[in-house]
Amino acid sequence: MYRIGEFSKICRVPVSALRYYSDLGLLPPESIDPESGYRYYSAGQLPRLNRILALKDLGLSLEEISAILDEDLPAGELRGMLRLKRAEIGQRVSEEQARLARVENRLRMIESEDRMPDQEIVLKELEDVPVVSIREVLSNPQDVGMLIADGYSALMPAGIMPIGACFSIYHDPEFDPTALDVEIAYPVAETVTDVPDTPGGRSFERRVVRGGRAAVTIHQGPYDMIDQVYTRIGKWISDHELQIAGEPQEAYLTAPDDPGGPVTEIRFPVA
Amino acid sequence: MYRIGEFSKICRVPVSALRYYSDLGLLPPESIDPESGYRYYSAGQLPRLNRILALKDLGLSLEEISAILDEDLPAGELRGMLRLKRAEIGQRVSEEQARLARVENRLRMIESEDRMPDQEIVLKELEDVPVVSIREVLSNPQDVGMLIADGYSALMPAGIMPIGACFSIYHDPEFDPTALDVEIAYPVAETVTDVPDTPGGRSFERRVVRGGRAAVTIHQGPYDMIDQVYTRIGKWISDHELQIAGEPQEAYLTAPDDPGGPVTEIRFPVA
DNA sequence: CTTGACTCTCAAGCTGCTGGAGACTGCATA
DNA sequence: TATGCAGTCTCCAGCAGCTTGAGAGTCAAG
Repeated sequence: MYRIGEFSKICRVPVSALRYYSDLGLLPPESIDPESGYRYYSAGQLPRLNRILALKDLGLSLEEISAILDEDLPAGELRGMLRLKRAEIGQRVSEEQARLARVENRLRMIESEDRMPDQEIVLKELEDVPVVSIREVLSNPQDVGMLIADGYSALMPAGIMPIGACFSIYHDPEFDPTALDVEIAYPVAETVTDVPDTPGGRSFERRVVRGGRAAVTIHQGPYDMIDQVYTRIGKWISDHELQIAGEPQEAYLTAPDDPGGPVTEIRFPVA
Repeated sequence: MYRIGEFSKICRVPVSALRYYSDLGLLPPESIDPESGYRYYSAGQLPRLNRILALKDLGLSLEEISAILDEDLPAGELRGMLRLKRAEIGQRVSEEQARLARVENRLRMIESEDRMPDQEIVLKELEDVPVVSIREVLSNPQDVGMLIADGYSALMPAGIMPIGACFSIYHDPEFDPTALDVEIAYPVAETVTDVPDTPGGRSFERRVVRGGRAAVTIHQGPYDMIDQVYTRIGKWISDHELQIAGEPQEAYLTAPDDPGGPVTEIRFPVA
């Protein structure tokens, strides 16, 4: 019979861990002196301990290990557990590989530019958004602002309050400033159905903008620099081995008179 | 100015996380109503939040991110940090890949045998062990027990108390039962220097057995089945794409009269 | 009998949140 | 004006697998 310290040396498992396993009932000592409370272990417990370590190495939790060792699980259930683990670990591997790629990317950027970028691009999961929207082909990109205002001035008097920032969707595969096919979308409650026409005579469509994975970034400042953002985001997407999977959106997050200047979120659905 | 819930919707970060970042000082709200305690955020804070998310995606801790964002770290230090991260993640990737391989291995084993093995083999890190040892070529493997006893009966009267279980080292590249080159090692304190000869006239050597990574397993039961353990451990090592990197050791963990029967630990240095 | 190494039992800490309890606040409706 | 009710606030606990530390008791040797 060994005291916990000697046993710890033999099995090369820290004393604190042995005590923890003992508390969990995962590896109870062979005997405990009722007077001193000293734990006594025997060499015969080493196989069990090794089984614990091996299963832990497979990524199983101590609780799962407990179940396996003490409840004498049927082989089928064990197989199921391991298959689950396999999937889980496979997932983690690819996540970590992606993370590694991101870090290396960032390192290259730092080496070449000697600093971090000002705007960051991040992957986010977008939800489906019920909206009312107007779509039009504009001959002048500057008219987008007017179109937005038009929409608001039709919705407000009709008692329809957008429940989130309005955003535009650019339907052109290529950006064409002389014929800009743009849709302005106002998020609304699902209950909204009847929508008036705009003062300009345009009619709203009621639809749901589908969500999903998107590369997202924030542009802060004057609007005319925004094409640089598109360039950067395009590069980012190809760098990360993703593909554009939908039309880009721009969400206008500030009121027109915001003292901090305009803030725009650019979203690129990807897959 | 947005309340926390609206801001949370915009940036798609849970309210609880925003509150946490606020408490850490990582993303303090633009203002806090002193009466109600309500946090108010502005769209201008989104770039900072995105930076936080992007850095978190690289695997940096919130504390590190804090330092990067607020202390305006020089690019050099940043590079260092990222290189460290890269190494760390690379390590994790290969660990997880190894784990995946282990799980798949185990799954194959279960499919073919329909149960878990009785003895587990685990990788452990051995420490350097100062020992006194005797080495001899035996014509009969059975004589190992005698050799061990011989050693003890020379050490004890000399006042030298081994501080751990004695173990044997098998120096044969191939197991040859008619000429077994075996060394019996008794772990001793570093202060021990002078060692007597054995009753049989053999002389001890004072040396340090080098540690390192080893595949380790426990054999419980009669000694004559031990060759199976060697077979299994050899297969395990090649299965795990490791290589034998030293002579195998056997540690005798029970006293000869232990009621639980003998327990032996078999160790194979690997790399 | 003392010393020093070991052991015991609690409790807290790590990381990045999440979830819940109990109390307020703010806006909209009856 | 009262009343909801959704949103917000501040704690506090929990996760997983230990590790660390405090304060107290135990064991073997000198």
